[in-house]
Amino acid sequence: MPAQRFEPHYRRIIADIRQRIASGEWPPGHKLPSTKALADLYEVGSQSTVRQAITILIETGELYGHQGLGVFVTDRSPTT
Amino acid sequence: MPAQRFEPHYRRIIADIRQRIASGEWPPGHKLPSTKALADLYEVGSQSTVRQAITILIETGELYGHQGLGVFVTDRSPTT
DNA sequence: GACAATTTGTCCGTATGTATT
DNA sequence: CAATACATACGGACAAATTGT
Repeated sequence: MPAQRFEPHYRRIIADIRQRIASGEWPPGHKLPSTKALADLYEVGSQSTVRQAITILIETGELYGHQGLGVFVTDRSPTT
Repeated sequence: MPAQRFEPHYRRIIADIRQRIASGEWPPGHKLPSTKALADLYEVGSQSTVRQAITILIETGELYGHQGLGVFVTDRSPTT
């Protein structure tokens, strides 16, 4: 039996962002902190790690990004 | 009118893998070529780029990876 | 228009760890 | 132990888009 794997940083960032969205702290349309600020917030040494989390959340449609502007929470109806 | 954006490499890799799965070329359970071989196949200079595509496809559940073994096409449950 | 600052977007290279054979 | 291959993290280099001066 393998021991419980630790969540990698990027997955924990994904989970945290999802929770902030779900809790309403970051409502639809909210602009997330900059990649640099998020790297600081999550205490990861590189923006690349944050980027990976954001790229996945953009891919799944939960966030969307605009170059030069920021990354935002997708505006979607809470149909679920 | 902005010109048509070029797809970044990782998105084209995602699209290609999805198409191979959809076409049946890579059926459920099929083992994908190694990351290194895929980097060669798609002519990207680094395995990191391939990895990003694969990570996203794993995150979306279309692929799954086993360390030391390979990356495989997800076996869809025929529940629907 | 030009320029700089900020921020997102992509790609590359490397290092290290983990799992299988 | 060694070879192979996946998994994660980091850091740097540019490009592209926006905003402000």
